[in-house]
Amino acid sequence: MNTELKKKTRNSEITRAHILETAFYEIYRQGFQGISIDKIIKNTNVTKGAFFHYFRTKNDLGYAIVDETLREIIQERWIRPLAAYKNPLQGILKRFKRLIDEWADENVPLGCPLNNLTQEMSAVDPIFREKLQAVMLMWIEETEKYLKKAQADGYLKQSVNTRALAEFIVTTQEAAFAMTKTMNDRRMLASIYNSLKVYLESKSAAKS
Amino acid sequence: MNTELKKKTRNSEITRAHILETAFYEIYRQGFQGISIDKIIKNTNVTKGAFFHYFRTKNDLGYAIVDETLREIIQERWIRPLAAYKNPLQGILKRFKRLIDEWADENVPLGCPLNNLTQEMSAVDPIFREKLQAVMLMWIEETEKYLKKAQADGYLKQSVNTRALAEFIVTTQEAAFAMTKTMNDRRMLASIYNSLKVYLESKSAAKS
DNA sequence: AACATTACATACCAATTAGTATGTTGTCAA
DNA sequence: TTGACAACATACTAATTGGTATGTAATGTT
Repeated sequence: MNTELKKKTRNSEITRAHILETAFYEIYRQGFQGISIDKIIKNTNVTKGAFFHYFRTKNDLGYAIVDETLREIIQERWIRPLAAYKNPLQGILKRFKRLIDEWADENVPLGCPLNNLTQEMSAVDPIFREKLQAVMLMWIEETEKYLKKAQADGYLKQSVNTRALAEFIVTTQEAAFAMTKTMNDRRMLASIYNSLKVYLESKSAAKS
Repeated sequence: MNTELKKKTRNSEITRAHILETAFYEIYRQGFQGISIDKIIKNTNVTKGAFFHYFRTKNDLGYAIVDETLREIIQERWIRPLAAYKNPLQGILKRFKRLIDEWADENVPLGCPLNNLTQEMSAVDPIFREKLQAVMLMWIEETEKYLKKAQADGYLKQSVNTRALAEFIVTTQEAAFAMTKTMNDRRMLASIYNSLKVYLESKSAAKS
């Protein structure tokens, strides 16, 4: 009892989450192959013994970040907010726009963490590939669900292949951040957003 | 004289080019931070002394690959072929299609070398950033030149912002290979190509 | 209160890393 | 032909790497 208030000097959940969070930011900035366990434990104020108590290898840490951190980020940023919109097409565009507006200047040269890790690691390690692919697949499939809903509710032309459109939308969103990172210029975000908007409007049904 | 036929045991141009080529493929497969100089010289059959005779540091090797290898690849694959087409919009689509058709299966999980290196290194090292950005800028600007030509010749609607369209085209092309790599499925290429085709056709002027 | 177990801590290690120091040997111009 | 320099070759090094061996102390359970 009293699991919430008692101040423990040890708490496995918190320690593990703390390592994951720190490692996530390090990897986001330097890449997975660019960071070392020594750096992570230094920034976490956790000893090597503790680190290897939670993660058997450096790769295992990476896998956990994909399965937990990255998956959650995609869900939170791109999927769950769509539920609030009556017109999913509008929802997709509005959410994209908001993410752009709220994208911190310091993140402009850093890009999308999922894309970064994917481009770096999926060709290097098959387990990374599989896990990163699974996250991306989820993103596409969840997007398609909303496109189908849009079609059912008369917001999207019946002729549209929802899978292909979902792939194109997710690709464009990912690409927007990638190109913004490359050019180090946040105007790329607005430019690509507008192009996607025009494209989606050409696919939307007359209703509203 | 007789600089072509004499078989020299030493040839600085060839040796340097050989190192660059080998390193390019290693980096394409493992990433820049994932390779070591020892690996490169092993696969090149060049000694460490020779390597450091040509490149002062590992980073300098990377810079040379961006400035020379990657720049040339973009020129050869995406820019120069466009000169052969009367209608640049058609040229862009046809070239894209051909690259897709000829994209080797083994390259599907590897993606675009420019994008790989950019996503990995531009946040890590400012000189990488600057050089990679310059290559991408060239790609966009050269593409825009052809869009302007298309506009002048009546193939592209006058209302179109050529810079924004060039950015969108290059972004989509890069993104197509990135997503194909992520999903490890070459059908992504065709899917995204078709979306781009539809989009470009909506921007093309009536003339043919 | 005793105990087993989990959650850490410390010290170490072999391998790999980028880079250097110090050579030797082709090549070419004078 | 010789000398100067470029084009390599070999052996080394200090730092860093991921990971282990072996501890100790906090915690929940009986």
